Amino acid sequence: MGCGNFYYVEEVVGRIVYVDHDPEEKERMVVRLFVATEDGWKLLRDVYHPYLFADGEVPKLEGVVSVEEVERFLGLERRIMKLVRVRHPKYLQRVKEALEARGVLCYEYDIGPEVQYFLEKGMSPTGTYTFVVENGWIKEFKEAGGVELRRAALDIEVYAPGRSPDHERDPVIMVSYVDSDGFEVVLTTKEVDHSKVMPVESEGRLFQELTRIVRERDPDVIYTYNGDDFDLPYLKRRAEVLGVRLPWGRDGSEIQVRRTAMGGAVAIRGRVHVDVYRIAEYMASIGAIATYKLDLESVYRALKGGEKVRINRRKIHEIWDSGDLKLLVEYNLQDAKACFEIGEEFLELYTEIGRYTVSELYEAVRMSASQIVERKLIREAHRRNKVAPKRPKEKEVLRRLRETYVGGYVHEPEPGLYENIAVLDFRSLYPSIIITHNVDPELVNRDVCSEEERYVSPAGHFFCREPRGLLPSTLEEVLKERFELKRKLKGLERSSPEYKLLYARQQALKIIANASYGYLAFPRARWYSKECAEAITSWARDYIKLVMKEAESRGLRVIYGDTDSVFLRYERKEDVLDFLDYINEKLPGMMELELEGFYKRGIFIKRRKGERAAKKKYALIDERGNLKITGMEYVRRDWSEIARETQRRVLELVLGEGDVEAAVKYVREVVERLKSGRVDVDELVIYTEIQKELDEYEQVGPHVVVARKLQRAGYRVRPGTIVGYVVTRGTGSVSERAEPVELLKDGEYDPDYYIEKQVLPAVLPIFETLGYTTSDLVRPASQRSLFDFV
DNA sequence: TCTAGGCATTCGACGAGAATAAT
DNA sequence: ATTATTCTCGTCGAATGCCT
Repeated sequence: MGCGNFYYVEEVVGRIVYVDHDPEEKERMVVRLFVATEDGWKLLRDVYHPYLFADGEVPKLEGVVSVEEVERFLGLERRIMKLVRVRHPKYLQRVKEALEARGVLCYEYDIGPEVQYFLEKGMSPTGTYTFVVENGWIKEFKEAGGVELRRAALDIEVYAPGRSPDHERDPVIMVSYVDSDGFEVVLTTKEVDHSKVMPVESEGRLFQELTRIVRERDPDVIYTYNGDDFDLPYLKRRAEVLGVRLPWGRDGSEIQVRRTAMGGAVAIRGRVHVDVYRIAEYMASIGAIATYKLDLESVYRALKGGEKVRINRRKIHEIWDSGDLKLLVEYNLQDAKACFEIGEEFLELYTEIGRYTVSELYEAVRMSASQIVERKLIREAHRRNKVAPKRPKEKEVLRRLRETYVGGYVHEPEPGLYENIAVLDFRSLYPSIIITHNVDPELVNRDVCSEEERYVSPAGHFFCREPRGLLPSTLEEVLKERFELKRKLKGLERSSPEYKLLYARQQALKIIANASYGYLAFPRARWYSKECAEAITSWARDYIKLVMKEAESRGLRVIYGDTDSVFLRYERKEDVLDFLDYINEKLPGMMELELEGFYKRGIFIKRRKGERAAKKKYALIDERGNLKITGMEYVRRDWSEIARETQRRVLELVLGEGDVEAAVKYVREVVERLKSGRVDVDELVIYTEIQKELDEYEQVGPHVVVARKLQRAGYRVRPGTIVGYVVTRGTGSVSERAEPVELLKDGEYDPDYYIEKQVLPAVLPIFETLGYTTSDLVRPASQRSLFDFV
């Protein structure tokens, strides 16, 4: 160590955790990298000149440090542009405005100065590098590995009797903190006999102790569950009320409550705040977590299968006042641990998403699907000497919003029960079409080749075979890399670190590939093209119809199909496998049909109205007896548990045992149980999301009435809030009789509503599909019953 | 402000016509 | 007997949440 010297050069092996530019530096951009090291962390600095591209002459302007002539592609056009660099990011907007006022179009001024830094350095914002550092300034870097992040999770409890917590009056009574070194503590303002509890004499002390722990334990990553929207903003506001500070940042700064496009986000300088709820939300939306309830319990159960201590969140104040405090401590601690475990499940995935999309971990966990695709495309454009197109202006967004086009083809099934069903689907259908037909926003309908060298879509739009477009070439690399990774995974031990890394990597690539089609039709996209989206779906409809036609002509009856799948009735499995070989031989390029599975039996139910079968509603059972229910009430959260559970049981009996009698009997029992009033309200709650501001509703449905009641009672209801209600007895509309669970008095439900509008609508279409009529089921027991028919 | 379109379903809003009440 | 009000029924569209 050159401690005595003026200069000192060192090598730092560090994993990038947090990036910004020094807020103290007003006239130059000093990039700050907070990197985690083997035994702590370091702050590294680098001077950078952010840039924009100008398509024209550039006069002398304040803040500009250099103007360089460069060759770039704008779409297909080769252009000589000016690469304009500025001293500090604050000049980017000013220079852009000054130039555009002179009629010079500018590009890439809004992709973020830190993103530009990483793009130009070829560095990943989530990567690990060996940095050669001179007095804290980065001189060189090269790829490295092996640095573990220190992770922690925390969860708070607030005393808020019968209302949403109000930071002016409701104190924080408990906080759990756990970390990757096995440290666990529960801070609370009451004495509790529990090994992990550290009692503190006041709420103010609790905040100070928590701050001390964060600073001493010094985690790189802090997981919370909904910390963006609740825990951390609440801690901050509450700390202000109490007059204490929360200097959790590694530069001594307070936690930062930021406004973003998607509501609030909370940053802690030098660390990564990972709001695990955001991850859960995203993973649920792409089907990677099988739950629609996004509370910590449900997500934990769906992911880990484990149960935790359960208490009613609304009753926390009661337990605090006069209940089992040990239970509350255990609950709070388990929440923090569950949050930690869920976060751990996805940390590597987001590190990889960050790598592919030039995003820090903090950003990566908060990015929408469109942002993920766009960042990936910006990166690939940069690699190909292409300039990213501008973002659309508001007026253009509105115009795009009005453009519509036709989507996937859905084959109407014949209602009924089927045996021996094979489900086949296209592997990554839309991405495959993009690659196979060179579908690209910059190429669509561009006359740069002879007519013979074009792919013409059924919708009429065409794409030249050459040159390869940005989107198709990017996606081709993405899919090829993914297949390669999946191949490597087969030879690895599932529990090995390498397996986990490669698995996360292929998952990240899958997410990027799957989001690419939707991005094209997203009105705010830089690479927007409704024509491309339309061409893709038109090809997709042709391909799936071709598969159906070919299957039929080879004696495999088509039962159903949706967008990229076909359901075939088969006699022998080999026939299906032979068909797969045959069709894949015919399919061009990357297109490939795969076997999803064989099913023993399946039911396609009638619609509530009319004789025809519903689309997107069916149930299958495989050879091992696993029931797969799709689109039916069972999978919908806006149906009560009693209706959903009854439907599941009926399907199980019908498909699994083939026992319709037992199913009818079961429904009768449920109806009787409802009539007797013995049903627990938990089974009756209907959950509905409030999707807009309460005063914006044209139609005031039950969930809106319930939301208003909650609001009057002191609960916070915003777009995104999920309200739960029970329909009670009485007169008037359903809305008038709907009571929020929070305000419900015991036993006051309307059995008739639950029988006629919940349980029976969920099961009658099943029986009707099997040939029974409604009256067979609902007529009184004294008359002839369903059994007489069987 | 959260990639796309396709689909089933429920419930409230609303209007027409019937039933009932008021004059 | 006429008119005003309430009730009933059917249609339509808003709203939600699913599927791929």
